[in-house]
Amino acid sequence: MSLYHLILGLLNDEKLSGYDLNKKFDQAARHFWTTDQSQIYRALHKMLERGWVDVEVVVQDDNPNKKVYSLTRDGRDELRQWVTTPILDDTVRESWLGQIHFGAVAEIEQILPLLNANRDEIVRRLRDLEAIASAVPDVYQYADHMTDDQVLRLLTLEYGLAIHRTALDWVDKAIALIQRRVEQAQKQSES
Amino acid sequence: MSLYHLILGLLNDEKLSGYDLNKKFDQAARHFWTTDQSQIYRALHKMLERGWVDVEVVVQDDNPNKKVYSLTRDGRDELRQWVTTPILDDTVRESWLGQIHFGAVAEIEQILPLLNANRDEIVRRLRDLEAIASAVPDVYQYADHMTDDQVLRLLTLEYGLAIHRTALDWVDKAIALIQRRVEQAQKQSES
DNA sequence: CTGTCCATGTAAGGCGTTACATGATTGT
DNA sequence: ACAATCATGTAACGCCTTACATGGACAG
Repeated sequence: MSLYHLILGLLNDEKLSGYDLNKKFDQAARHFWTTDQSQIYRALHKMLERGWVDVEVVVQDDNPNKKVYSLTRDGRDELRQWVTTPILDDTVRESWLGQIHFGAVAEIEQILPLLNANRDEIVRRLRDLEAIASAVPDVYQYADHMTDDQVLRLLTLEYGLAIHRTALDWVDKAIALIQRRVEQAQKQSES
Repeated sequence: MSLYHLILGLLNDEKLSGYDLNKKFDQAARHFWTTDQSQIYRALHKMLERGWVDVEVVVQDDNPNKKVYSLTRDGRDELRQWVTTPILDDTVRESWLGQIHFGAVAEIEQILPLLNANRDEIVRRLRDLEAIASAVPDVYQYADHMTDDQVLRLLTLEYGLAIHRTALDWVDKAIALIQRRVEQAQKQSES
């Protein structure tokens, strides 16, 4: 299970509550993992059982008390083991591609909204990644002045950037191609 | 649920048994969806209940009898509806990227096997896609001589090709960068 | 005679999503 | 007044994976 290990990864940087972890996933890990509150809470309970984390209740005056989790030695060992074990996962789940693949069951012009919705989503994600990237140095140029940790994290960011730029390029070409076909079909039906 | 609709898509091309569908997914749909036998059988039962498909038992002499499924009118309507409804899915699940992100908890040279395993997987998938692409005309050049169905299916293939070429490019750069760091660290420890 | 192909399924258990529940504090 | 933020969780339901069960035909 990857969620458990990604939580271990985040807890290795700093102690966090379930609530904090949920935000961290949204901020620092959203280019490789998405999850939600209820899943995180249940995962933390199980990780406690397994002895991967410790809890500490922090009493607060202004806000509800919180349970702050930190790694145990076992948790750190488990994390180290996980990051060095290649994951052989060949599952693919891109249903929107399936929609396009079978798109001809509908009228071709009805595929354009689909492609456009997808383009919007790609652009949104790309903008997010570019916002992060604009605040940090270029890993390919300045890696020599960085720690291993910085280099690895920036590389995952570069992956996201490269993939989304390629996806944007593809969707633009696809939209242009389909639009041209729709227009040609209209001209033919007019003449 | 996308699996149901992808099954509808495959059944729209031709009548198939559960066994056949399993093979089809592996052959014709593996660049956008992966699944397995038991899931397909259960999906077909539910799709029968919903009236999206019909069954017909085909008695065979040499082999076990098979149940051949075909689309009903409702099934075709459902499929048509599905392909034109944009799926807003922002879930991301790339645990191998997470491993690299947190890779510095281990020694940097232990990340290389991870990157190499990933490179192998990307190359394997790219070879598969290229094998299919080599047998068909270039969609960007010859779209005018193709049906809508052909164009859409080839576009999904082009997407896979573009993404995997970008991924390969990235992983090669990442391996080169990490390898350089490992070598520099060794030189420093020698001197 | 061992393994693969044909062909159908069930069972168990874990993962993931959505909705619900509570309740104080702070900002508009 | 209303919504958002802080903070923890439970319940229900469905999806997905893995393993198991059956049994004939055919190839090496």
